Amino acid sequence: MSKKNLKKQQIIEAAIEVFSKNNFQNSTISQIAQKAEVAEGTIYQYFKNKEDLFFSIPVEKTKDFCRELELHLQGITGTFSNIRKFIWYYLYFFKMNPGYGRTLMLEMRVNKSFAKTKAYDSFKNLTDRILEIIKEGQEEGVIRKDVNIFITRQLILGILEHVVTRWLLKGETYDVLEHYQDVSDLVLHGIGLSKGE
Amino acid sequence: MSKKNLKKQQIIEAAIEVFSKNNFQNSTISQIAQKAEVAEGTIYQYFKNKEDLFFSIPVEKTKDFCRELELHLQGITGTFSNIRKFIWYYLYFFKMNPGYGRTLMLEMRVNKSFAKTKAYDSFKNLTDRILEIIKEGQEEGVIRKDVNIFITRQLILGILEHVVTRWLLKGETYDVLEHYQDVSDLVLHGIGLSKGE
DNA sequence: TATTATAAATGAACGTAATTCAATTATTTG
DNA sequence: CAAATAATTGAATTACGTTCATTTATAATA
Repeated sequence: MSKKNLKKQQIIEAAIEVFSKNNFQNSTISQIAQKAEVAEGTIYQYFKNKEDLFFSIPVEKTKDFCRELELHLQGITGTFSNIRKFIWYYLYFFKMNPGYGRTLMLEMRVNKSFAKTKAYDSFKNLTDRILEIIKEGQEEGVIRKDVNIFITRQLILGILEHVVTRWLLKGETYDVLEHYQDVSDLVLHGIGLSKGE
Repeated sequence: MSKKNLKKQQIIEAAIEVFSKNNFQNSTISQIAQKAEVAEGTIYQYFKNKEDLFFSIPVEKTKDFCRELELHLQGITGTFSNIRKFIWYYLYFFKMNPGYGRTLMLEMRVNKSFAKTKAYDSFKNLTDRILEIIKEGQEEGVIRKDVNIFITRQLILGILEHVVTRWLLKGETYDVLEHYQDVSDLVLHGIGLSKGE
């Protein structure tokens, strides 16, 4: 890594620490500068402003998220198994990275600027991937032809976001993976009486 | 209304206008004071701080939300019809109150302090109501006995929050009620092949 | 290596906005 | 009507993001 990028990385490391302890509002540039052992002005050489620095944080982590998901999906056949694995992995990743979760779920995801960030581009891979799985399922005939695949994706992402957000707001006091089976079952079969998988 | 509460109401009215035009961060006390025609210091007589004022805003609106939902559910029999109506009404309310939506969905719902507010207490009525509907459905036998009713609630609230949040982030450029049928169908039947309702 | 040119880093200074508080004005009470 | 109490005010304080003139480090050149 070049010398310039090294210092940039130094600042990001410090920002991660500060931003995931407090939130955006309560984190200060001077705290970050101190932790990174640079002057406050230096930060503005590398980032347009506080928000720009904030949005630079989850880029790498989100790439990891997608890369490792791909690995976990390898060798799994069958649409339902893939969806189950997707749900499991999604919850697992946040369980292992609660700081990332707090920043992404409680602050970035609800910010209008987020859609324009690099982290969002990475995150889009994730949502594209689940759409692909749904599409394949429909072609294979295990998913009804008359369901809207985009709404299906929203169902899956919706419950996952809700479950993770709730867990974070409750201070991560229980295991977010606890109900992964129930979540999968509901998504796959709905709440009505079913003839089984 | 007492004279004291009148002035408090005056401040809240002004705050609603200012906070739903800009967001929390970009709204200033001085803007609100000007609109309410009081001095900045007066605001601190009625509210602990900016956040406290912010959280006082959605209390009344949320009460309306619950009250009107109850009205819409009147005279509907059958669990599935009730769930459909709940979903329709939820989307409808945000369609009619986008300013409230932006404040509640994008700012309050992801704030740890929200759970301690009066608005949250009102909102809880809403989530209690859907749980009740689900419970009744299970007792009547139209909902599978083996589904977790709490996770079922999370499924419904999850997709609704996701749909509304997406719509708000996209600048309310389409009709959020557009896919209400698809959403209901998916929640009720899941994505797997089904023998029909 | 010495000199110059360019880039990076600094932190004091500035502007903005939340919050406080001593002084002022309005209202109630005896 | 005077004294006591409560409400209102806005200037002062404080805190923080951002800028910029100056200094320090690095690279280029001869």
